[in-house]
Amino acid sequence: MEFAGAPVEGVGEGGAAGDVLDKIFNNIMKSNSIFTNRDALRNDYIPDRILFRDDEIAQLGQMLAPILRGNKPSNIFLYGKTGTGKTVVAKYVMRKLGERISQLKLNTKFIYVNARLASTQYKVLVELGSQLDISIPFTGLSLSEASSRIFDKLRRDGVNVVLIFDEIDYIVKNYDDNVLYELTRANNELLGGNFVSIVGISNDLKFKEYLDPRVLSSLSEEEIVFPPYTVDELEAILRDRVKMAFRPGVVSEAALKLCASLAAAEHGDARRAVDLLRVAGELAEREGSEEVSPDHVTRASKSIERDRTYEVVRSLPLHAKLILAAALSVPDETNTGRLYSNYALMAKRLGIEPLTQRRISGILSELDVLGIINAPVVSSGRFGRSKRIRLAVPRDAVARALREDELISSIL
DNA sequence: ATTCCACAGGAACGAGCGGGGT
DNA sequence: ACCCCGCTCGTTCCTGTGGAAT
Repeated sequence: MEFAGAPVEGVGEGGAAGDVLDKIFNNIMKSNSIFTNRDALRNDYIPDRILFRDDEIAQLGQMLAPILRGNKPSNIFLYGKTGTGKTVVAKYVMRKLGERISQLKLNTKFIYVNARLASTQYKVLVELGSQLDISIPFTGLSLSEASSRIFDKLRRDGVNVVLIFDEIDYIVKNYDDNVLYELTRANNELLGGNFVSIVGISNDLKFKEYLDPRVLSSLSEEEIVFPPYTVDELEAILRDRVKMAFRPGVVSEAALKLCASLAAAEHGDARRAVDLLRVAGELAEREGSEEVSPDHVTRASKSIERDRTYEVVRSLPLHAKLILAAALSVPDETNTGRLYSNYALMAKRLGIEPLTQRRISGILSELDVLGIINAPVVSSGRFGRSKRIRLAVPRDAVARALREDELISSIL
């Protein structure tokens, strides 16, 4: 995993395998590793000091402060594109507030749930339950049974809850807002004097449209919008992290600037900037280089994309892979109809019954969301409307992942 | 101004899985 | 033992539609 796709210097130059290993191990063991604290670059790292988000932190703190007096705070919504600091700010405030709460011995709990990981209504309840020490089997119960177990326990113990609901748009888009409705309703009907407050976090502003108006009005009593970081801000953030993570002087100014500008091009995504820095650092270290150069950053950028593509494609279900195999066999772009007949042919050649075109159309939309293909709907007037389909990632990375599948590799 | 292609994408439904509570 | 549950992945049937051609 660590070494996926990264050729090790010196392999295949006639040296014994032992030499290669020695070199790798020596690089790792060298006391003067270029890193001093690699964890500061992990994407779940929460620094003690968060730059350029003072206002947001203050606002959120203000909104949640009533907790300290045992009052119910408003439900809050945090909006902003990926990598604009929503999650860090929420977790940071949660940590600080948590310290006060335990000092004051209040019976209030913070719960953090990520809807991308708990991606169904039921899984959300299971996750909620597990953080509250309520056992809910991972399948079998009805939704109402599961939620009443939770609310019963909360009422019995007199616990207040602040639920931080990250990437909340995931459940709402795929299901409906039942769970949210239940949770917002909880205060009025299900809990005596206790409260459940929700801090919802979403990358997608349009997601409001999916919400039932009743849920929307009670869920979004307060809002904080997170603007994207500018290049200058990204640079400052990176400089801060570099100080924590690397030995002084290891990361060149040019490399840092390149990380910032690459991430700024992606709507000011700080997480991407930090990822880039980390992978570039690992690349440099693996090569025994004393410096992280712009070249390392460029290569890191490519390797991140390739690795991601490879992982995503590899874990796709069979028919999605077949579609990609069909897509690989055309040089540039196709549309749904042509790709479908191509796919159906390949499937039959493998002795697999092809799925319907309706289903394939759906899978194409899913692949579009995953970023593996680009599939906008275009109209060719008299010649109908269809998706214009082209690969959005390097062909060789797709091909490499597909060849891993025994069935599919037999037809290239 | 109409027509009409080649689909898009919603809705309803069902099989199959991995499990409940009583 | 019984009938229950949520969820995924698929089908069938369906109505809707941008814009070149007429």
